[in-house]
Amino acid sequence: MSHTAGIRQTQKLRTRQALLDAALVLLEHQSLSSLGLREVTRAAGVTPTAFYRHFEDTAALGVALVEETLGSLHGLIGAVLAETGDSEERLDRSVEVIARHVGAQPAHFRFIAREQHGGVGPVRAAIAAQLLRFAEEVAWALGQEPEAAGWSEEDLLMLGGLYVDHMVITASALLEAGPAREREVIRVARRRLRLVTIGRAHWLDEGWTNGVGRA
Amino acid sequence: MSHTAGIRQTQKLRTRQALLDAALVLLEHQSLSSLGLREVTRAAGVTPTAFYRHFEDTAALGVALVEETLGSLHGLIGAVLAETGDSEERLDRSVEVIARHVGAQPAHFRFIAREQHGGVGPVRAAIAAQLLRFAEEVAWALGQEPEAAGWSEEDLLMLGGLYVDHMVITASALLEAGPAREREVIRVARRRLRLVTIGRAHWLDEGWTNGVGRA
DNA sequence: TGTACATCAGTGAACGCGCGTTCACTGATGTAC
DNA sequence: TGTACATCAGTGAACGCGCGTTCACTGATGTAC
Repeated sequence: MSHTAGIRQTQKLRTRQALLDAALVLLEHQSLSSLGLREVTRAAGVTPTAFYRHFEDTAALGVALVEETLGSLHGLIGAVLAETGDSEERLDRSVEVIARHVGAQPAHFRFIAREQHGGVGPVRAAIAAQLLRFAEEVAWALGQEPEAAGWSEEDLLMLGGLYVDHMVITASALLEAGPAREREVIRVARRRLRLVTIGRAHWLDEGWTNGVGRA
Repeated sequence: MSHTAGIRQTQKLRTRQALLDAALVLLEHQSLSSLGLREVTRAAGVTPTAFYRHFEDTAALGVALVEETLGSLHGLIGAVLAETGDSEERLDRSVEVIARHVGAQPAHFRFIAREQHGGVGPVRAAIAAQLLRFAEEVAWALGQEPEAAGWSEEDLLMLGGLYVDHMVITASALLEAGPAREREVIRVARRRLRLVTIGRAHWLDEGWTNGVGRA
């Protein structure tokens, strides 16, 4: 009658999480399309057949991992960009937020970077959908700023996408570099963001928005 | 005595190329780490054991594919950027050059996009090395332009890397979009490049190059 | 509260299959004289 | 040019192994009365 957990459901969720955690560890050194179902269950401490109680196949597990990694992040970058302070402060802070998240859950972000263009269609689609949502959220946050006056929806989304792609590249670069070269990577990432921000400040000066392709 | 081909060597190269071609086709729908040696030899029309006459394993074949895809492209983007014309013309042309190459050998570029962050270390390293060379070449080409006066080596390389990463993202987006949405992808790619170019034009106005981190 | 039955997460055995790698081989190509 | 031997790209059989998936099952949890 009550909808509290129930021992059975609690334990089922625990096993599901064990599968996700085990998979994530294994995926640090391989990609999803070569991840074996038996490999995952072995690492999670259950029999191979138990896997099917939770996921249809490893692709479905991958989609669940995408949700786990990116699902909780929505609004986060938007919130940073909506803070007070000048452009430079806000973008420095957004790079820090990325670096902190990547540092806190490196395996999750390695997975996203790896599978964004990986060999498993449904996972690629899930990542693309999440990143598009981020781009839209960033575009909306940017649209609230006074600097965005006169910007078209399309251009705000273009800019949002640019920031999101930059975030993913930065996350991937941080993971590839390791702790030793982290500062260097962050330094270059900040400069790239600054260049984009400067471009943004002078975008309307040039009249590009009324360029080729519009009647 | 003469170092002309020789029937044996010619045939060996032919088989090697058959293996590379077969692998590339198979890699359109999977990633390298799940590519089987037997799968490749079957598609190439040779026995599994013949594979070892050409590559130690599939990772080595992957490295050879990186070389085949990117090795011949050096100097190309640099040449486009070194052409006469204003900034807008040159960057429009560079986007066209990318789109043409991606359209001409889509499987090669899908492979690069997929394995750039993929699960096979040596292949990741080979791609990173090639892309760094491109970034350096672009940086050098940009450094030749009058607009580059006052730019540090470091900032030119940062900008070169930004252009190269953008190229890879654009190539990947073109492949994901398919012919139907190609024009749309190109349109957004051009706008992103314009934003970067505008940022570049005003970079020195802001004094970023003497910012935090330098004594 | 107690009992009798239903549910269902996880088990363990079994299957057929394709994998990567080894090995001794064949026969066309290359070379020395 | 002709012969005798060396090289080596590709063959084909064989191996042990781990894979994904099926199936009937067990026993703790949940539910109806």
